[in-house]
Amino acid sequence: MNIGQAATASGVSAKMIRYYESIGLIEAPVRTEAGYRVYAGDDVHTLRFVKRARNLGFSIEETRELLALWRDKSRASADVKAFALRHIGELEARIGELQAMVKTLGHLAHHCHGDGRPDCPILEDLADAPVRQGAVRAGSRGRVRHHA
Amino acid sequence: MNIGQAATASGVSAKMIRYYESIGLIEAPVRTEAGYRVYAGDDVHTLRFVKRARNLGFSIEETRELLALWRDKSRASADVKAFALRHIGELEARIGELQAMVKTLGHLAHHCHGDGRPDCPILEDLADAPVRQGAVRAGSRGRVRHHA
DNA sequence: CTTGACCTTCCCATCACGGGAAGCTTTAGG
DNA sequence: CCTAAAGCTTCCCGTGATGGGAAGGTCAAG
Repeated sequence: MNIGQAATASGVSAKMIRYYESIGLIEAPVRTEAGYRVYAGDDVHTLRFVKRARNLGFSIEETRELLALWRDKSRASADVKAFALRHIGELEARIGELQAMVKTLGHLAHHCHGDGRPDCPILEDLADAPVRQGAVRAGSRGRVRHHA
Repeated sequence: MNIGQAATASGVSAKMIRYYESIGLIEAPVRTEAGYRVYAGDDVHTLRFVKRARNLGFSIEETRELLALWRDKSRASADVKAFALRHIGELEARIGELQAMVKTLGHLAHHCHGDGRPDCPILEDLADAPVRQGAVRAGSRGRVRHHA
């Protein structure tokens, strides 16, 4: 199985498979004499695992830990659960930040006439509101993309 | 007013002020003979506007548009409102994606014993669940960071 | 006159990819 | 058998919005 087939079978692009190999997330497969990567069913299985972890918002590093837990047949399920719950907490924190933005912006939009006149509390607020001190804009970890 | 004072007064780091200038988001200020940037009160005002727009999850490019709307005294408030509502829609879409992750992961975690035994439906599902086709992982636009 | 705080530009790293070039290999068709 | 296309290889660049830091100039206080 060449990289193209593995990509189709796993849903991970060939580009990403090579990338995951380069950062040591997945193992380097055997090669043909010509240098082509050759994948087995197990490799596709691993790639699907990675893809699903990414879809759940786990970063590459977190996915690496999940893979280690997966391969460690003797780990306690409590460890995995704690990991998952911590991640849920992070996701919820980001949701909270986004909801705060929606709330503020919704508030402003609500007070905007939305007609042909130029007065607009949205821009006025952006221009004049006090600078909030510890304003939070969340990290990139576990972030989410379109067109997966 | 040097860049350091402008940074303190606006809450935008000196590094970012130079960056915003380099991409044409803000205008290049006058310089002293020695090459130091000199800012006026209006510049700080603009920087605060930018910071607040960013805090509300607007990307740099969206912030550029907001600045143009702000400076255009004759624009209709309806234009601004539509812009804000569209952005709210995008934020809500991202919230929805994150909530879907939380839901799935919460489901899995709920079914995990979380004890000393190794069986764990979380990892089992990651390993065996079917590959979802159009899985969505959201874009980087308007993303949010920690430690603002 | 020195020290240290501030400023300047420039380059590098992040994170998780995608695009594309240049060049080799394999496969299918005539 | 030869050719064209598809597929593979590596390598480099760009993304968005920052932070870090080096190397060097400037300014104000002691």
